[in-house]
Amino acid sequence: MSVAPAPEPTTRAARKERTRQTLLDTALELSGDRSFAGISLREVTRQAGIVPTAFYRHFGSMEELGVALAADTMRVLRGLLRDARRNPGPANARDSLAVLVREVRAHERAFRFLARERYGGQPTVAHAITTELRLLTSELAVDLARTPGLSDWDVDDLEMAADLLVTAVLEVVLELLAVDRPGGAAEAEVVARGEKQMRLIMLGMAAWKPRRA
Amino acid sequence: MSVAPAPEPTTRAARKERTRQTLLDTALELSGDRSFAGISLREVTRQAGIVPTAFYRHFGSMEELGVALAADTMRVLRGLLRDARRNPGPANARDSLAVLVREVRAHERAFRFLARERYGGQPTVAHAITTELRLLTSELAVDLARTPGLSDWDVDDLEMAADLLVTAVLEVVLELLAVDRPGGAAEAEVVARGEKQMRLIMLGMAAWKPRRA
DNA sequence: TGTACATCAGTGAACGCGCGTTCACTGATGTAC
DNA sequence: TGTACATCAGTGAACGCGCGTTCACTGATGTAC
Repeated sequence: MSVAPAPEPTTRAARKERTRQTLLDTALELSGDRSFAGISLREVTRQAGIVPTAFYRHFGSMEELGVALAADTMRVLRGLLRDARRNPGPANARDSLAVLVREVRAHERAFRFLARERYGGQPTVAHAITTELRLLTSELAVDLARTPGLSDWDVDDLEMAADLLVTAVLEVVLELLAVDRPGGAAEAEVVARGEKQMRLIMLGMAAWKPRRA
Repeated sequence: MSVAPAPEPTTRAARKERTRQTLLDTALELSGDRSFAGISLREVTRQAGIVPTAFYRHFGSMEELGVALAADTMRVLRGLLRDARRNPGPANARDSLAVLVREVRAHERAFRFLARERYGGQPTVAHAITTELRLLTSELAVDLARTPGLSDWDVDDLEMAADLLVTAVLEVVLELLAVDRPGGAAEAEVVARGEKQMRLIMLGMAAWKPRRA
């Protein structure tokens, strides 16, 4: 009974913002099966329920919408990382991967967009994503520096290890997106392999000699 | 004087094959700045110097050409791996990465195509690439099984380690492609980091306990 | 070797379609007095 | 509060363009005799 009916925004500005969000959501949804470059302006507006010409009230071009979408989805990713850092962190590979799977499933469209456009997208979009990922790696390196066993590592080695971890985790994410049936056997296999890879990297880090001989 | 002038093929079949190759080459070249989905049939034929309708003498659709291109570029990749396997193998991370850099530079367009279409491409193309990569990982796992220290690993663990190695190497390749000036400082940095990552993974493998406790 | 016919890679005109973008417009919302 | 005017998100017709695909064709190459 008390399921709130979509509250109709009252002011003109609020309605405009709602339409803008609808355009972004629609574009993200349509990116599910194709690359962003394969989506037409008319298609987005059709799906969003406005006339093609009204598009220009919100974005100057599809490319502009693409950049906005990259920024939006990266904000999601950064939010996840911030949460992971705030909480004590499971420290256990199995638990952190379980968290990862949940987050990937909750933001599947966003992750899919990032995977697609990271290499295949328009240069501006791809560049935005690459820059954000580099930042993410640096932040992980800072976290690693605080870890007890790694206090005497130099900065380059910390970056190197962080980069490898991010690469490996990203690969797991991409494989999760390729799994047909979430929660099925294929997913469990991907997670199990990812878990082992994390452990293998940790073992390597434990054996690493921080300073050259 | 003796620079061989392009030898005009004599038979009809040979000329047809040459045109087919021109279409593939042209499509690969045009994929340099855009995703494959962004290339039109008319554009390819225009650049290749034939009339649009003649395209259908060689491929049923652009998608069919895309799949053929994926197979072609993967053949290149498999060739590299086969060579690497035939030769004794440097066993040394630094030397194998030097080889990798040389090969990536020699087949830059092919690697770029694979990177773009692996996630961003038409499902058929992306699927072909994924399948080939999985095959490549399996072959590496077989090679690893023959390595002295790893003889008592079980199959799953070998696959897991091979997968991690392939992922890490692929990441280095992608970063090499993103480097603006080949041979410059940025490239050296990417290679140095990749080299360390290889060593880290090897250390992890050396410390790995093949059978559960 | 010469001739008559078959094959088929490439041609060129034509089509209908969805595209991005322009333009003048409408009518509800917002603002000034 | 009421009125007169300004703003502006969204409308709808129209445009020129490149697209994929069809079709009947041409003329060099290939083949059978």
